[in-house]
Amino acid sequence: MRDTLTSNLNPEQLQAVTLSHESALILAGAGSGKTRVLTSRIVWLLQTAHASSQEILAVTFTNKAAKEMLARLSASVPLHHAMWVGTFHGLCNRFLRLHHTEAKLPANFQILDIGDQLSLIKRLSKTLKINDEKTPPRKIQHYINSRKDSGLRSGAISPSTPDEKILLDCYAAYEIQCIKEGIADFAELLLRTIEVLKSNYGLRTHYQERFRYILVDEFQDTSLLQYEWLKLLSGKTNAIFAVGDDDQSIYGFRGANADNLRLFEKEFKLKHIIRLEQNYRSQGNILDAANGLISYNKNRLGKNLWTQKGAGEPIKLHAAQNDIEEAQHIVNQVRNLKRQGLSFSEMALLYRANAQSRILEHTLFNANVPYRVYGGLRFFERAEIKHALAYLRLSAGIFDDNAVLRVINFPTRGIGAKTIEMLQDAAQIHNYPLMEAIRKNLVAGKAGQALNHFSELIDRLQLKISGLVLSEAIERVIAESSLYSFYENEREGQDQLDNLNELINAASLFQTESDTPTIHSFLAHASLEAGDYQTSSTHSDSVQLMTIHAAKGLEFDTVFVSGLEEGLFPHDHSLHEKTALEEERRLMYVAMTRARQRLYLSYAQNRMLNNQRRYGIRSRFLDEIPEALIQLTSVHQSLQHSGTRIAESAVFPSTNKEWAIGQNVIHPVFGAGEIMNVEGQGETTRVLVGFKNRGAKWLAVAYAKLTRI
DNA sequence: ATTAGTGGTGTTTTT
DNA sequence: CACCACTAAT
Repeated sequence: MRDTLTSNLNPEQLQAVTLSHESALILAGAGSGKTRVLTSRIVWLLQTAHASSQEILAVTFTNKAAKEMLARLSASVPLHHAMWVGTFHGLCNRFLRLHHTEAKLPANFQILDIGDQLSLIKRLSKTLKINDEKTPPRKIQHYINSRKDSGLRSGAISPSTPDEKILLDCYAAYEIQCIKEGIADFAELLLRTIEVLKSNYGLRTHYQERFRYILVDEFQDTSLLQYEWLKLLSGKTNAIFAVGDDDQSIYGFRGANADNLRLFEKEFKLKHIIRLEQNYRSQGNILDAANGLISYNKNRLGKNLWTQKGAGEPIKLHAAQNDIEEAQHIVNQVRNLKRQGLSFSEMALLYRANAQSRILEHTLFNANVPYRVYGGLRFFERAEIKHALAYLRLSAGIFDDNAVLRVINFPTRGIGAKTIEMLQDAAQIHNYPLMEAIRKNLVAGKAGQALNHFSELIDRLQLKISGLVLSEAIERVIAESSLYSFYENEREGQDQLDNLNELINAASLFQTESDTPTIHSFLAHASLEAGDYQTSSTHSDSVQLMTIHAAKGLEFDTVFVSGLEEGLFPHDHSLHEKTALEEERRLMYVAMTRARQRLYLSYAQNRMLNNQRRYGIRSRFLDEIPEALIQLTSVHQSLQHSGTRIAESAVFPSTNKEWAIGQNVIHPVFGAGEIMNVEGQGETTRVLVGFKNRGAKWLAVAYAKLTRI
């Protein structure tokens, strides 16, 4: 049994997996089998009886990683609920639900997501009469979150400027409101857990005695607070097995601190730092390119990946004239590869910012290529979903102000801004939650009647769903609240209807998978895993589109990275600070190391951004990749498969109406070629065509009989 | 008092 | 281009 577990590990991996009860740092490069080591370690601990399920705590950074770990574990060992596996936030949530009394939280406290948080802050800002020109709610939100992420309550801060005084006052009011409504934001989950552990000796000792083996994935992405949480749980004697890669630290903007790696080494007096440097993922060229790039970073622990694989294909670089051509070129390549027998799902289109997905989507759509976009608008953050969940909360007897305000006049029922304002004033005087103010008839006259209708609706809903299981309850709520019919009558409401149906699906899935399929835990689940459900464009084989941040931890045969321009990647906001620039470079490193076989890079000389055309120069990162590894996309390359290309052009009709760079053409005399440059307009358009066998020629489109293929 | 329509404004990355 | 705040129409 032990043999099958450890036989496929290389010496370093084996050493890491079979460490005795001690803290250790595993510096695991991209593609070095990090997840495998982590899961093998857990399996090894269990199978060799070093640890029982309940003594293990494994924490990951994303839900995706947690799920993957659980999936891999369940293949080798029976999964036990006593084993704590999840994200920092997820595990803190679990802790706080178990110990809500000690944490001074209501048993069913709500989790506030970014949107809810912002609207709460907006409301507070209004009542505090804060000038939102000078102090925009977003700024307040950022202030609050960054303080909380560093463990600071409002009471612990003394403002250094009058401006900060305003922010701080708002923070204090925000804290009071959260307590009053029994809600917790993301940072609160962590902060509150730490405070409870610190102040409650009994609980602290209990968990310290329990979790003898603590395993941490993506350690470089932990914040100071998360590190403190780990230290609290580990006590003096427990072993922390931390896996990380300083070169892949890309969440600095959110408080992640790769210095935790060094801190951990020092504070835990580590005997073992194990480097996993053999890469099992990428071809040599890709790896060399990534190594070359990352070597420009000064602040590194040092590590050099190597592979036994061959060099593979060179890295392809395409210089497009503009964003449209760039997208067109990428899609052309995608179709090319598909014709060579590769599946769409093994191709990923990565970009720096979500806004870049639009043009790629557009081009893919026109070319009939199935695709799937990850991230962007998260499923549970869509308005219609939030409406439905707000109704669900109210129907379940959770009357937080956010939920009330979200649906009190949606669909419209004659409750306008004025009525709401009166209601809020009345509620404030008596220090009531909004729903209670409605129930107590604090608003007189016509407005009060409208409010009564609303509260009757909620009563009705509450009655209708009692005794129903989760998914039925949601279905009922969506129907009875007339959300469904509202979107049915909307001209453009089909997407919203699909999403609502998807929500019902998500609920029934949750019902079968969770061991507490209650409304309350579903709501918590929805806040914590906002990104995991996507509206299913359930084409099984589709091109994957996502930001580089979202791609971390994933791998694909073919990776396209577009928008490699100064100002976009590296992004404007990070050009001035050296640490920020290094983080951008690590981001590029992450992007490149996602690729197994083929890596395509591209940039555009100009692109539409912020509704204006921006002229960028190629990213410095391109110059940091060893030149010999890069191949400018040449005619020869893109025409390798021109034979099949013509045959299939009927299946994939070209939608390119213009003569664009990257367009493949056929000339009756010169044969097949690719357009490399375009000049002039209309009748006078001239194109530079690179022919497969005849070199490049300028041709006037009015005379040359070019056929687009 | 509500709503629909208009014009101005601003966008990195996310548990 | 999408979201917000403000304004004019109902």
